[in-house]
Amino acid sequence: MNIQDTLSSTEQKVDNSEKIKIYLCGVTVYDESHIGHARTIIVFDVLRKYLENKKKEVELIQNFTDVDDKIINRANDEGIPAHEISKRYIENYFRDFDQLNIKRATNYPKATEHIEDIIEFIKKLIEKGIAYPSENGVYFSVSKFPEYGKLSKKKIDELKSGSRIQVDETKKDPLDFAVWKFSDVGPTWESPWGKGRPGWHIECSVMSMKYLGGNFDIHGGGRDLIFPHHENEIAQSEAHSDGKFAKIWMHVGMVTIAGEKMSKSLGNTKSIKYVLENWGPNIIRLFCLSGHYSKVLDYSEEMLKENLTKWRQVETCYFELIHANSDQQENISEKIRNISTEFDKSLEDDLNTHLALSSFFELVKETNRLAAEEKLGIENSLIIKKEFERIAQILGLNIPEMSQEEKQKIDNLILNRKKCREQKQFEEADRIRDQLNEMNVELIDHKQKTIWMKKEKIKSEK
RNA sequence: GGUACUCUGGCAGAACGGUUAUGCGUGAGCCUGCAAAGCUUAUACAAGGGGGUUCGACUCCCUCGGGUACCUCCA
Repeated sequence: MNIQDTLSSTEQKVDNSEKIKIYLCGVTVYDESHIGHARTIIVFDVLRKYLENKKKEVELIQNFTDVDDKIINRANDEGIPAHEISKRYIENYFRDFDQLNIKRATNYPKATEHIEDIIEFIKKLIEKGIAYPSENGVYFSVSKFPEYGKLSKKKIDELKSGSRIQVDETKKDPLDFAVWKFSDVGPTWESPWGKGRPGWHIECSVMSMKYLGGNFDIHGGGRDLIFPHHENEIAQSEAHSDGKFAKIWMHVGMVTIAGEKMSKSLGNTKSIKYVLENWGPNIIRLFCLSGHYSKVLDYSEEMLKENLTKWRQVETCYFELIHANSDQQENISEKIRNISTEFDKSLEDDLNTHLALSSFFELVKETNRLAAEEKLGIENSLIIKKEFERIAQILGLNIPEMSQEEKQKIDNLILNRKKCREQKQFEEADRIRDQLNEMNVELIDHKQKTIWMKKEKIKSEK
């Protein structure tokens, strides 16, 4: 499998070893997660599930930044301790992402639980003369790391001249960034240099190396993290270990809304909670996977609606498969094998989910065609269903299970309706159909039989 | 200003040096008691502008222009 690497600007082969180690920069837990966060995490979820489908063991580490000025500000606004803010939003995070059918990461380390490791890490940087304590904190000396700027393709000189940040006189160089900030208020920890809290970037260097070691396979996150976050991580980590930090840097494009980046500061976010309520997890996933992960994705209700149409086709396909009982068989196995190969090929090539989805819809269409022509036999349906389930699993699409009682009830109602129709009691037949519709059950009348599908309830429909 | 990404039909969106996917939408038809869903089929002057390389470019190069992101809050 190849992934575009931001650092080398080339496609790189994902290591073929048995175990793939991935570090994904998670969220700062100070507010509700939005669709932008969802996209990044869905992309990595698909990457992971694909690799696992290929029998790779994946170790996925995703951090929570749980100490940060934003968290502290919010805590001050609400008059409660900072850890209560982070606790609340970590809970909300799992509420949202479990619903989005994201497989839980191997571990979700938190900055506040790794203060000792962070201090040790900083100690070594100071010993090596790469970091230095100053009046307001401990700083990383950018000039000591000649390769600084290699990820974001920035020249140190240009950064200096273009620098619009306030110059902190206590720093040796305006580009130097804090690895430890002195503070007396908010959550603080003792350190050899003074009371305070870690800088933002240091936690990812420390935790990724702690859990994955040096030179792990993929380090990822949103595009907006390239600079300064990932640039600084590389500097700290490689200065610390003298070895290569991550093999591949994978960055997911921004979600925009009306052409503008979705972000808290612009106040144009759509929270996952809100979108889930209105569209449900499957449509969100289809939407987030509808373009290449590296490109910008523009959020709009129209696009979600388009994906609703697609999702209904997927549901139809699934229910046709489980109700298949025709005698006629068309030889389908080669076609399905080709679809399967194409699907994998698309993902192998820099996780091209859009092309992969095209293959999936080919399978859906083929199934629905056979069903429409009353040619979907049990044997074929089993072949197709196996592939359908494999693909759905990788993409994280999920058709909710139903209870036996509910199925029984539906079957009985359909039987009654059939009798009514045979006796041309259409009013009664339509009443039963309406009753089923209220249960989100839609009937599909074929020539020989009627099948049903249980549709996911989508609030925004109609 | 610097850097990166980007500009494909009404919309979304891929691949590819020669045939320009796919989906949505739209039209027609099939099926139906009527619907719905589905299927079949049709539909599109498609490549920001201008140069160049080439027998041939949407695909490579140059140039001009538009958009977005980042340039110490950010997924």
